[in-house]
Amino acid sequence: MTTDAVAPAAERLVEAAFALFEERGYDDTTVDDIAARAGVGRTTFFRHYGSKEAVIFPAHDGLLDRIAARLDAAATATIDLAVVEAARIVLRHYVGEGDRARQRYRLITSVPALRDRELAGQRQYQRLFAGRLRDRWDDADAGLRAELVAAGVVAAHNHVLRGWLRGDVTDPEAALDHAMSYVLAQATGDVETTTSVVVVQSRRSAAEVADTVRRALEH
Amino acid sequence: MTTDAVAPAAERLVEAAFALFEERGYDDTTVDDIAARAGVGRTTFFRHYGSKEAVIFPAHDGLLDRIAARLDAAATATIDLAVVEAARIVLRHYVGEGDRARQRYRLITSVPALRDRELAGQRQYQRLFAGRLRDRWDDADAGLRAELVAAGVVAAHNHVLRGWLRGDVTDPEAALDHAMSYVLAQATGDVETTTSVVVVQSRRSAAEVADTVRRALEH
DNA sequence: CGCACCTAGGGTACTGAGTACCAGACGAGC
DNA sequence: GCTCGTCTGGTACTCAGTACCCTAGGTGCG
Repeated sequence: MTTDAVAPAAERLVEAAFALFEERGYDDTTVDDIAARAGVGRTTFFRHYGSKEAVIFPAHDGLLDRIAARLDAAATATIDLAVVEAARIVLRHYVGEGDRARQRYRLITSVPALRDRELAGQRQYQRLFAGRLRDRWDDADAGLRAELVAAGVVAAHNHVLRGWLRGDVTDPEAALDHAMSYVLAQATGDVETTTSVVVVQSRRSAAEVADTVRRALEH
Repeated sequence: MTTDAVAPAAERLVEAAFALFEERGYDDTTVDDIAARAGVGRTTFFRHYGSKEAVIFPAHDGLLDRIAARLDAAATATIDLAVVEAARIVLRHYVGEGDRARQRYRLITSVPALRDRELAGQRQYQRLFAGRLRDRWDDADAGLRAELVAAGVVAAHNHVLRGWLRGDVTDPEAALDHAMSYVLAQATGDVETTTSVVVVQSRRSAAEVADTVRRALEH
């Protein structure tokens, strides 16, 4: 009924919020200010975003749904890889946001309330990861291992994302692969690993055997 | 000047808060209610605790200081073990609280605002761990590895603490040792490990070689 | 002794986030 | 035309958190 000429109210509120937070600072901006600049009423703000903090964050619900679907589609044996792919979905989302993500990062690093809020959002992903991993594993320490891997995946993702946001990382997906290699090594459970020495008898010389093994390992 | 007969105001406020939160629920308890039951003014509440949430949490500052001291005292080579010991300090603190810790756990699991607050507290420990680990390490991935280990230590600690709070774990320190073994395995960097196949020539039969190797491995 | 200073508490008034409730505008469908 | 659902605006309220000023007690010092 009002001027929908430019963009829907929800988007205009986000634009207004980012602009005002950057101009005047988070604490010196009221929800009234945001609503006024967006050309809507205060009520409309709270209808779209549950709190003043929420307006600068992406809609986690959609991402969480996509990730849950990805995890459910994974085979039990590759659930750890699926979790990594889920983290990649999140990373791609942030990278796809571009400047908006960088703007949010600047705000988060300077406003404690927003930092707390971001953490609360991340916990949802971590919980989802841990839950699905625990469901697929069935050893005695499944719960513990699931939580460790979930924490690792989130930490690795954050490390890479922060690097990209700061401009230190130019290829975030490659950096994610590298970071996740540490986490996956833990996930595959090298902890209780046993090493066996296999002895076989052959007429070939040591050099011949070494060559054969090397070729076999190299395919 | 007022009735200091029983306990100092700060403690009375904590008692009042826990009691009221349990009786009426967190949302249906106002700061005025808490102050009134503690027999102090509202101003006094905010003088001691920065927010309504803060009143049920332990003073992290003291713990963080002790932990920082413990970490600074550690040798570079054993910094990862020192982080584990730091986590043990925190665990002991909570276990030492006894029922109070269980009361808090009940509140945290049911009140989102308190959950967020707890997470914000944990981040401080995780940041401290990651920072000290990063300082002591100097390889290319030091920052990443430090964050992964810090996240793992916190996750392991939380897993054990939750188990104890729920009554599933009776010996939390032993459980911590066990959980930390997973984290430390990652910290010691098994990641870039290479496996070599050693081929040697011998006149002995496969059975003899296997026996010899087995005896050597068993000392 | 008197004075300055510090600490712990109390009271009042204000801002602003978040909630509840009601009312109007619009489009779709019957 | 009428109704239903959806989006919106406005008003009034609660309550957390802040700012400011006040009082009572204890302590050190000249």
